[in-house]
Amino acid sequence: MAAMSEKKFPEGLRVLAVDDDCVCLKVLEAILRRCKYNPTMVTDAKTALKMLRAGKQEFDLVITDVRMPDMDGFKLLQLIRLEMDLPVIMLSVDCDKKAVMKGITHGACDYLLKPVSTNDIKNIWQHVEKRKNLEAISHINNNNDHDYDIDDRVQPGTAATRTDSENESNEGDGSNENEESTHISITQKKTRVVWTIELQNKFLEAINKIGLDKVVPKRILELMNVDYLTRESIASHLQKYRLQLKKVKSNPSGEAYERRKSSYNNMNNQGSFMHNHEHERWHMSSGLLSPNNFGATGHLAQLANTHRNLCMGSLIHDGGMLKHVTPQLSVAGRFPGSIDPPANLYNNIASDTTLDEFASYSFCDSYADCMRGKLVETSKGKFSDPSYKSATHATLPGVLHRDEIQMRSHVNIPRIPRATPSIQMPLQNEMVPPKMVKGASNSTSLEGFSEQMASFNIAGNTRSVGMMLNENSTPGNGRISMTQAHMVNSGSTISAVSNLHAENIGAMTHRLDGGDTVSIHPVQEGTVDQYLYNDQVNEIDDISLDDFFSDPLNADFTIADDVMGGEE
DNA sequence: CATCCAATAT
DNA sequence: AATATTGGAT
Repeated sequence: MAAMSEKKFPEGLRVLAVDDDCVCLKVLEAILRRCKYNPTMVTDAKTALKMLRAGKQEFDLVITDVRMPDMDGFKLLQLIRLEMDLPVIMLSVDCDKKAVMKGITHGACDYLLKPVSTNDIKNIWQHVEKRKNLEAISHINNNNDHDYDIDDRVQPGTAATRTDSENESNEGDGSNENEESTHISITQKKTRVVWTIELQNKFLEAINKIGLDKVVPKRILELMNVDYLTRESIASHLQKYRLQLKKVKSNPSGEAYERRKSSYNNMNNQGSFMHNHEHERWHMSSGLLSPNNFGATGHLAQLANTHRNLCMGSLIHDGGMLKHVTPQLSVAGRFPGSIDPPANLYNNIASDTTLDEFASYSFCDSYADCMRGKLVETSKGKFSDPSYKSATHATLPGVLHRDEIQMRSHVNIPRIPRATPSIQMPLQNEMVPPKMVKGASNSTSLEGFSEQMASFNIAGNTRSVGMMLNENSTPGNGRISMTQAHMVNSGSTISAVSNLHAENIGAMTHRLDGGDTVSIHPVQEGTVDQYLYNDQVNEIDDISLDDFFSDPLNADFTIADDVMGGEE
């Protein structure tokens, strides 16, 4: 054991020690030096803070006494946590539970009791290492690049493990009976496995190879060959996967909102382009074309065997178009993957991609989505007002109100070309979602969107093809903003269904991550159940994007006669 | 508060 | 290994 630590011991770690008691400080310094650290001693917190802020000397670790005049250890800890990323160890004679708890809650990585022993100090380097490793882990979870020294990774719990037998600090201290150790370690939480796109793909691949009937966690683990995964985490994931399968199978054509709600699709799932036991009927993820549908290249993933899964967003809202208001859509969608989709994916779509590679099962149930997409499509890079970029919040001082943003976006809002006069889609209230601003919060908020639509006649003769495109993504916590997931309505509106009877149908609003808030809004008269007509809608066949982009209006959609009623 | 989801318990 | 429950999180 000693040999092990010897080998790994990082000599000369720069330690800043703070204590108003000079004697204690001297002792501490001696111990630190003996343990081959590189200590700097300071007698008050303010000076310490100054030094840290000045940044002339860099430190790896801070040890601070708790009780100090002027500024105490907790305050110092708080400020350090706030301003810099340094492990802080608290030092105190106070073994009171409250005090220790305070240390913990304030984010100390260790709480040592005075008098400190060599043994306590000997091991404090672990906190520096631990931090490094945590960074590495999160990096791994968020990165495609696996070139790390993963062997070095601290397994949960190990870092803080310490046996009582090696605790020398109790020597000659009989009064210490209530403490097993003067060393109270604050263990790091176990890092959760993030099922990234890559992981999920590997997972599905493994299932494919083994076969759904024979698959067991252990085998998956072997096949996946990802060192930091455990059999347990795979088992857990498999459990979820199976549950999901069950759901889908029991209700293969089930209410779309039910399916939409299902999180498995919504997960990092690349279901859309892997095999998919779950899509016996649908052939591809019935889930969102969430930004999750990026392949490893960051492009839209290639869908395997997907036919007829194009969904016409615009179909959903027949006459009596809802005035669709989605206030405070604060969480737009998840992008749990590690990959940053290309900033401008729109330009990266291979021209030979066929349209139905864009699953557009959801998102398009709001006509506004289509419109927004259209806007984005046409307005890319055309915002000339710089203030626009930083404006996300109406209430931020000095920032434009969102209405102003709308006014100032120098975009000509395109009209949807229409074939029949019965269709009217004014876009008065449509707006391009404000760009998100990097903030303290890790979720992107998108302030009150208001969408106002006009009605249009579903039995009309226009066409619409929607697809989802992505602009960019938010690395980090895995949420994306509305800005990034747009329904792009590239032209016209197809009314594949004629003579629909509008009946007690609701329209849906939902969080883009398919989260918890799917709801059915009662709508005035005259809406159509999209899902009733899914199959018909889905009869639309492949459309080459070449055609589409070159001449969206006249792109040729092949639609089964029975659907179109012979009328194309 | 409901729901999700990986971890953990059974 | 399969399934149920928990606990942290949104």
